[in-house]
Amino acid sequence: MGRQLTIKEIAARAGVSSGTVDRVLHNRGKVSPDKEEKVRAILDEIDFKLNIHTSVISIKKNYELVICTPEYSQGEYWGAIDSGIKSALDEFNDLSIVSTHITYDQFDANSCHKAYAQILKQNPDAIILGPIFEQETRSLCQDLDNRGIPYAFVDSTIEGTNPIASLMADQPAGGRLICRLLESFTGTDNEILLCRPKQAGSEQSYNYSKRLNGFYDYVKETGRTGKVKELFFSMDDSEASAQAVISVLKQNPGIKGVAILNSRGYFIADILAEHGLKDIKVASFDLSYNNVRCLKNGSISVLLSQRPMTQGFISVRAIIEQLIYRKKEKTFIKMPIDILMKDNLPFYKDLPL
Amino acid sequence: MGRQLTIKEIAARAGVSSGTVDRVLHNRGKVSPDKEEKVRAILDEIDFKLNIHTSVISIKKNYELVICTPEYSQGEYWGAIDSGIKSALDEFNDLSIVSTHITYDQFDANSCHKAYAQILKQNPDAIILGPIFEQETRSLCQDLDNRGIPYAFVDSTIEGTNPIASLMADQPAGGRLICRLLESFTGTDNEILLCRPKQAGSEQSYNYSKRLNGFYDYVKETGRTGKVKELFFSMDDSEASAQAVISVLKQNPGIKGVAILNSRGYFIADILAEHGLKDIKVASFDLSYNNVRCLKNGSISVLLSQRPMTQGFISVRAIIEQLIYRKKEKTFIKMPIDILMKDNLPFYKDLPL
DNA sequence: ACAAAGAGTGTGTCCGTGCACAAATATATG
DNA sequence: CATATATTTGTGCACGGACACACTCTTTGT
Repeated sequence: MGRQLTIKEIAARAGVSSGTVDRVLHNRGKVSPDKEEKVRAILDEIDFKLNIHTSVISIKKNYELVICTPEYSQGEYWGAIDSGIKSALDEFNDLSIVSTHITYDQFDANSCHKAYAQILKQNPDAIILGPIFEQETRSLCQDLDNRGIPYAFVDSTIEGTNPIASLMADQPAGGRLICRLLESFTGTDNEILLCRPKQAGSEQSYNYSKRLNGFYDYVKETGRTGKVKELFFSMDDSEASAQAVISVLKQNPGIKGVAILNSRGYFIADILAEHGLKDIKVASFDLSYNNVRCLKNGSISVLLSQRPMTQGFISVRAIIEQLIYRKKEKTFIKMPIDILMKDNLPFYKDLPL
Repeated sequence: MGRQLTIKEIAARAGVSSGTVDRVLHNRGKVSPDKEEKVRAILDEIDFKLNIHTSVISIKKNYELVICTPEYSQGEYWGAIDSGIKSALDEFNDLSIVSTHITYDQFDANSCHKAYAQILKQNPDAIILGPIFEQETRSLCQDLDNRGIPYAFVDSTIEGTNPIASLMADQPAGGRLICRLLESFTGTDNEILLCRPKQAGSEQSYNYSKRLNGFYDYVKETGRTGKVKELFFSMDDSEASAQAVISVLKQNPGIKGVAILNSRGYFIADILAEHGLKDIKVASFDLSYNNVRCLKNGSISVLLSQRPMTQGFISVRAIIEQLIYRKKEKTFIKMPIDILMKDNLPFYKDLPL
């Protein structure tokens, strides 16, 4: 290993003062080309890294961080992301980062538009985005790029943008996996029912459609003999949905498994439980409060989770590394997709670390 | 939030000097009872935490850390734990911690004894233990307790010791889970074959026996109709083992699933693959190189993993928190048991964070 | 009674970086 | 050429905690 050179030592080697090295390091300008080159040469040669700890204690600036995600209730997906963010901010609390949380309605593009306008007005030092609307987000990112404000994505990423970090699960893989699981549970010959939510936003969501692709890719590739039947349901009218589900199942006794490719599995599971259909396996996404309840009582067999808390945590860390430690590498991580069943559920606190 | 108070501010409030606060914080003694109480009162009131960064800068001591685990080859369980440890040490490299790795033969109590003697001789500041032998470890821990040297367990914990941290998976839950998975895959009526290794150490290992308990607990509780058949195999004689496995399966065509409760699933999976028994589901533990190969080629259906890398990482962090930041809380974490299938495998880098 | 030892307390320096400000040098202007 | 104005460069203090050391006040031993 060997100790790192300090800024002063580098300054000595380059025949300049520590202030000049500092200016080069932080691109503050006001350095003559020849001296800058000398310093850069040494920096490259020794692969200099700032001492994180000393940097932190001497930084005077207050950083403003804006987090912008869809609205959420307690115990839901976005809430978990948020608590990961909070926990990271807590860990880095010596840094005097002020964070603001702006939320928007994930079913209303206009509310997203407003939220983004608010961000631009606030002009923060960095932003964590949970994006739903492609157009709006792309446009926002354009502005941010122009202003040189770094931003990170959680949950999903919008193409044609330049985030400094992106934390998301591979959604097609999730779709494939849920199909593989249900098939494993029910046998390759039996039918699977795919319950698709009618609600406006969910179906158009980028994540949902990717999962759907993955699901059907798996079906195609494996050439499974059992068919996949689709049923659209609306959460607004539980009565009608319940009737629809039950009638499909009665008419198709070959259906042994049900997939719900978003976090609404509990809605279907409750219907099945109410009608005593215990042998039908239900698989869905996310450890929301209701889904967990159903997994515990057995009405859901398996849940897939994409480590929302870890996503939040890492996004903050990436921002800080970029902002404070001037790290250049970007953080693009495909989160693991965790498979949750009754027995391993209790241990998934989704540790931020 | 609001900023943390500094030591000097606390000193001012308590009407003492910063030195006195420092002595209280680090239990260095030489503080009169009345002043100590005053300081402690304030500390409790404001939930004081040391500023990590400043601490790191000003600490002069060199810490010696010993890691003691069973020997391992590349790409195996203990290797993953070790790389988690390395990655944590890397992250805290400003702390000048010198680490030594001592290994022992997990099938030879005497080699473990020697390793432990070596530890005591080296008299380090902290130890991370991957324990296999109960007696030896308990005795070591006794000595360490007497000397006041903190130690942390990874992989499993020995009863009757006082570690400052313990990172392990809930083994019974793992046993239950593997049984539930196989049952889900093969149906509750079909038989399951439990392949048990004959090798001396494995069977006695604490983890193994706990998994076995969990496995049979699940069988009992669910009252599954399909039987569980046991077969002992030896890795030393592949020919004989292969013959034994195949003959059992021929004689019991009702067997649709095979469980191996340690990391040797690939051994059985390879035998099945060689004999074209593709429809039998194999489930095992750990993301060792060979198991991953089998999961990819389909000869293993599912693997359970206990985040070895994370275990290693957190153990170091816990030690550092104890040693440097004088944190008092102990870190007892039951690691999540990850379920790995072909589709989610690629994303399990087992990020240390 | 006086020295020595010990307990309790405060002071000051160091760590490496950030940043404001002073100093030095270069360039422009009349 | 002198002076004003940029531009570049150097200097010094602050950040917050660790720890060595010095200082004061008691206690103990002779």
